[in-house]
Amino acid sequence: MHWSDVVAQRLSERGQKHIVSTGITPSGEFHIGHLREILTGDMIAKAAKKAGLDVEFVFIVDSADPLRKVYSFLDDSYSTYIGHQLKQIPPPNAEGRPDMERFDQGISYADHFLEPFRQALEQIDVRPRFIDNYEAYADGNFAETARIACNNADKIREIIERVSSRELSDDWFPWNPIDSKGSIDGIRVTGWNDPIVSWIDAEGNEGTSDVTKGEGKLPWRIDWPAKWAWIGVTMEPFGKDHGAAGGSYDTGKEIVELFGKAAPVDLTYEWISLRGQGAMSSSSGNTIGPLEALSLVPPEILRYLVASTKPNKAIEFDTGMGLVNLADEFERTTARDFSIEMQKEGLSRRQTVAIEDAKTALELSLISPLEETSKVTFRHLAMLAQTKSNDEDVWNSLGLAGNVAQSMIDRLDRMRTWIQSRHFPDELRITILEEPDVEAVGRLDGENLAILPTLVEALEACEWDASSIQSTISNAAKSRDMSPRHAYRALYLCIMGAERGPRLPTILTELDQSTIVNLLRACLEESVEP
RNA sequence: GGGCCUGUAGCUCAGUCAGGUAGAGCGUCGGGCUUUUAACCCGAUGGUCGCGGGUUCGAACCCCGUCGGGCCCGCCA
Repeated sequence: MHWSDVVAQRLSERGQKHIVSTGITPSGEFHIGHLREILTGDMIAKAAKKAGLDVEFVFIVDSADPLRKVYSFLDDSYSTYIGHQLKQIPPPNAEGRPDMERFDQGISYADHFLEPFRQALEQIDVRPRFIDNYEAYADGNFAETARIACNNADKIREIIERVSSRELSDDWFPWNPIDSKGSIDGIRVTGWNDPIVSWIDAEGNEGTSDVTKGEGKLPWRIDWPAKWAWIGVTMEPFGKDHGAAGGSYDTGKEIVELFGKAAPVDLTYEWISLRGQGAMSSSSGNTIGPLEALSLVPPEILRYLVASTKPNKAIEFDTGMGLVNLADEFERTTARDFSIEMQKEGLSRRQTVAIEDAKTALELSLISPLEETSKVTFRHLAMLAQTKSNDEDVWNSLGLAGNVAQSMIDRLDRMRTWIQSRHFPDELRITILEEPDVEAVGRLDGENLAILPTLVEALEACEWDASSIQSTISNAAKSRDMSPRHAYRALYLCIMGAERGPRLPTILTELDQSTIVNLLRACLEESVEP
């Protein structure tokens, strides 16, 4: 059974109506690691729907969280905003400075980072109900839970200290009020008179905060279960940081009972890291953003990456050959006929499960109907995109002329972007030698050497277009009673230094005829001199 | 100190939750495709399942131990 179906089954054991929730703090650039959180939730919601459950998928934007520190991409002037809620501070401009102009237009720091992520979500066909946490506080959605928390401060303190074996300071209180300057840092609660918290801030100013009106926020370990309670969350996937023993899920599932609710079904997922570069980190700039990833690969591939990997498995995102292999695996999967595979006799349980999982992973990945996708592999398209500068030539080669689906046009655009990017693997890059590669020439065998002089002469004389070059090569081989592949091997070794390569004639037409002939001549000379 | 994940073919991994003759893709090698030669088709190659014990008729799988890799436990989501 696919992992999403396993979760759906757990949900159906609990009841008919469900809310699957995900959430992210917009404190900086979103990256593909965040995509795992929301795709995991999306896929569980889809599986629950398939199982006949009444399910809603929500995405909470934690815009009530404070700015923790001046991140590396921010200007030092942001230090005045530390402790201020992300919805209440200006977005950074290109230099990382506060952009007051946009802030005046109503765009906050949180909005600034959320917007590109929203666009990416649309592209990958994830359409949750968005909940802005800051607004939820302002609208009074946390009123009840906040009052319960404050009235049960001792119980909550006991839970957190026991479960997380952490000691809370004497003046700890389950509410972070906002001080006279808009910060929730360095402020101390001095009294509680339901529903009013009194406080004194770092500069000695005193004031009060109404917990039912969002004049502050609940600390994270209470904020989370409070969200479960007011939204009615019954399932939530979360990163392994929350899942550790004594972590916020462990304390949350006890705290939520004070609110009269049960903890949601949990699922801990592993991180996505970048191959060879370790964990993704916004501060070090070591990230791939969702939009950047989507500029390289179709959304289906990103969905497939998450769908085909069990959540507890760490993913190493590889923008080079790994991406090619992933994409080609996806293409092969789309071509499979699962119903025929399942009818095969003598399947072990293991094989049956593998087929079912592949089928489900594919279903969860597809955005448009299968008919619209093409069978062309990434490798093949990479070759075509490099050898044909004109899109029409690519469609002709694929036999799609005059009837090109939008998804194919997108794929070619992405491929061209990828080829020009730093991510494109050398292994797929087509290189033409400028002078003979001595080592490669040394690998020419007797038949290669025999055909080479004939080839050089024929190519020098032939018309320089794809079909002429092709027949010239074939005829040269036939004239000496040998298979064309000997001729091709000779050419690949001389022109590219490899025994095989992409289809030659089309590449040669993009190159200068005399340059190629001269290169071949030079190889010929190299080969006769021992 | 507490906890989680992980170790299976050259590479990426599935298989571990319900023990039953070790799997897939890629790679490599060979053949075919006698003009789509990084495509496609066929075949082959390839693993003491990290290590040591235990349970069992039978263990990659369950139990104990051990070694290696990654990670989480600061009001930080």
